[in-house]
Amino acid sequence: MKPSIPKGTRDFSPVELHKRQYIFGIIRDVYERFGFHPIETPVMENLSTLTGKYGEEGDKLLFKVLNNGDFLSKADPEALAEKDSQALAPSIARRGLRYDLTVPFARYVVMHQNDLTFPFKRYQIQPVWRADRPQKGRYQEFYQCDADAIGSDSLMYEAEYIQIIDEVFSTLGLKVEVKINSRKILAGIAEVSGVSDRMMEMTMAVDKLWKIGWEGVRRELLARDFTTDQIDHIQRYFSVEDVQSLRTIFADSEIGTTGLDEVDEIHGYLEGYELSQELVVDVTLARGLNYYTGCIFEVVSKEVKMGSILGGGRYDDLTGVFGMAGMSGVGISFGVERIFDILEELKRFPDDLDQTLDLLMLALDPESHKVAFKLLTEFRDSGLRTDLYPEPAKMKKQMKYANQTGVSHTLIIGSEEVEKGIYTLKNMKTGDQQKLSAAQIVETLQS
RNA sequence: GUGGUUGUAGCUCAGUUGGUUAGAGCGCUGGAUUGUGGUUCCAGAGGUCGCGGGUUCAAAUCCCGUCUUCCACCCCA
Repeated sequence: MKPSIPKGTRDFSPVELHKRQYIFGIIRDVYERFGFHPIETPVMENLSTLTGKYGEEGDKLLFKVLNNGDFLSKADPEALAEKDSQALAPSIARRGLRYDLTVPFARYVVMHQNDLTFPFKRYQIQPVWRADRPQKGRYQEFYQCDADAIGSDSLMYEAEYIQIIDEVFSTLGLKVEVKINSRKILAGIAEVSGVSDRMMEMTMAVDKLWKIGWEGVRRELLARDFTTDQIDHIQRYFSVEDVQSLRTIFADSEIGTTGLDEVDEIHGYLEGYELSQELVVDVTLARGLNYYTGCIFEVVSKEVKMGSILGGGRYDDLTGVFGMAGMSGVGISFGVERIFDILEELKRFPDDLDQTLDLLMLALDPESHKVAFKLLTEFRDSGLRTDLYPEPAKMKKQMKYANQTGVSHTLIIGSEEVEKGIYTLKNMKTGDQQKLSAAQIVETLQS
């Protein structure tokens, strides 16, 4: 049979994985420096944990895991007879693959509430699965790098996330725009436009503004039966030059005013802190996930045209559905797959990422190979990343291997070298060679 | 989920109105060079033309189905 992998999934070669780990490493380091602790959760969750958390669209994109054993005999007979797949699913699949890391985290917090000390800051870097139709930069299996802080409603955390975002992208050498907004400001606009009860629909339409313009947004709102009067209000309020001019508009909107106050407070925390990236308040930023209730974040590249490369926000009651009320949390998630593509396109990966070996030893005859194998241990023990070609092959072949695996130095060991205990160290970049003892080699390569 | 697009050697791609033994470049293996890689020259290996079916004397080429790729929606990272 011909080997293949499921659509929307990928193999990662050493070259790709070194690059991915470079990104993960930077994010992990920053998370840990900001006091986040790692956790992992299972690939599978109970389907009941996942369904209903991502909206109707999200439910369709959940991967379901077929029950084991004689699952058909326990299937819902009515749904089976009607061939109603949607209705049949719960009775034949009680588990599903996680769709994101936030909902499993909420489940984790509720399950382990007695062992946790709040506020609890955790980070989690694991793959998630979505039965989406794949495209470039869009897969059925992809990684998320989440950090969430739960159990405090302090806006200090929001400010902290902005610092985290700033540090990660600056370390990666990328220019980005950090957009923030508040669901409360959106609620305020909905209120003063007389569409309080339809805020979700309004924000979903406005979220597309950058793509389809006001003409498109108006068309979409009209299609959703908003009145032209309401639409005029919405357009006017979302078009304000400065967020602060919403203050007067929000005179009678408590929630809108709160939103503005919160954004001000976040800026207050950041006063005197030098950000390397651009931070803007964008009132048209909405974000799809409907569990967000407060501040929301999004990051886009200023150099490459692509969708958002980070998302996040505050949710007041994520754990409520699992029976634990009053837990406010705030979190972000880096879109590593897209960040990878951007770094690749801009050629911003450091060029020594695949140099994971300091020294490759080349032996020229069986006797030298034995000596080399002993030396190998010595070099490894002294902390050098060292390897030995597994057989005393032709030097040309071994050199070629060294060249292709991207090792920085080779060590030539033949009868001459063994006799004197002085080996030939070759710098593969410059081609320079020098004769050194084992101790000198360690010293040279460690500097 | 809707509409479209793609698939030929390890990789990037040619392949005429359907016509004999399916090609190139790069890469790979070996040699020129028995202790020196990234340059050059020579030789060689490598293909069920995504998969299944159909039309035809004849299919990489036309038709249908299916899988996959990418694109626009939907939604999203």
